[in-house]
Amino acid sequence: MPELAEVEFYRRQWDKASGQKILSVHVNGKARVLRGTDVAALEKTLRCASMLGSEAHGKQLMFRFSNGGWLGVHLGMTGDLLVEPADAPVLKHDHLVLRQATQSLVFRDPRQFGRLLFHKGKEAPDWWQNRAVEILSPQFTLALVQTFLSRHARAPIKAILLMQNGFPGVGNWMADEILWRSKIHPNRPAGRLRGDEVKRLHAQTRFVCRQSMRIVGLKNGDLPKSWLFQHRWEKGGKCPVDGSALRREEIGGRTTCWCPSCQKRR
DNA sequence: TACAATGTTTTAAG
DNA sequence: CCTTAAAACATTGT
Repeated sequence: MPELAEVEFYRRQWDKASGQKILSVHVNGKARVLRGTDVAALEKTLRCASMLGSEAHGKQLMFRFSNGGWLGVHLGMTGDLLVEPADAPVLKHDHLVLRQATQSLVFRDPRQFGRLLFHKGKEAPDWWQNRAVEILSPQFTLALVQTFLSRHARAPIKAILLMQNGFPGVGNWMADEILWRSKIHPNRPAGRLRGDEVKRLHAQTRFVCRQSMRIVGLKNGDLPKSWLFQHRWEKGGKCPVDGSALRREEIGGRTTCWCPSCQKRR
């Protein structure tokens, strides 16, 4: 599920627990999502700690706890952060459950492409430093995008939009939405885009992020029918702009949807 | 059945 | 060392 806006929505779910104490921790240390993390330290530090707050950066989430606990969460393809009743049973794919007086915070991920990281200390851990420029920050400039595209000049633009160090938070559907709005064919080499096309790409990247954060990120609302998102998986889906039959093909390793008349191959 | 799924990470090749 | 492409990862649903 989770791209930029959904990640923010999930952050808010768990952030409801901000300021509340954790009474006990249930963690499945053998779960793949915990590979490479110090599960014992996680368990020991979070028990009886309070959540201080949280942040999202692209698809990365970070929850801060008293006692110097830093919990990193990546939702992968099927990850989910839920607030369940205090006595909710631990289900098959619940890899971490934080019990509180009135609720349980659950990290669930059937496919386990997600990941949990843990760090204890006063300073932010490596994985929460030196992060990419966020798309909605003022530093995400046209020049920054141009530089990034020229560094990956031969790869298809669709693949470039999926790179988290250039476009943090953008995933498969957002990349398609951005290209469709920019009227750029997903298979165009990034370095061959004209100046006006890069300009549109930059503007539409920000537009898609801003709007989806407003609509999906705040209350998990539905995007308008005028978005490609609402048609990309429909059988016989049509372009919301001109009614052309949408095309689907694997580009940059992911199924890609585009409008062949709005997004020309040149 | 076989394939595909809102994502990284690893491996290999150029 | 850098870029790019493909396979791998694990589970579920169509």
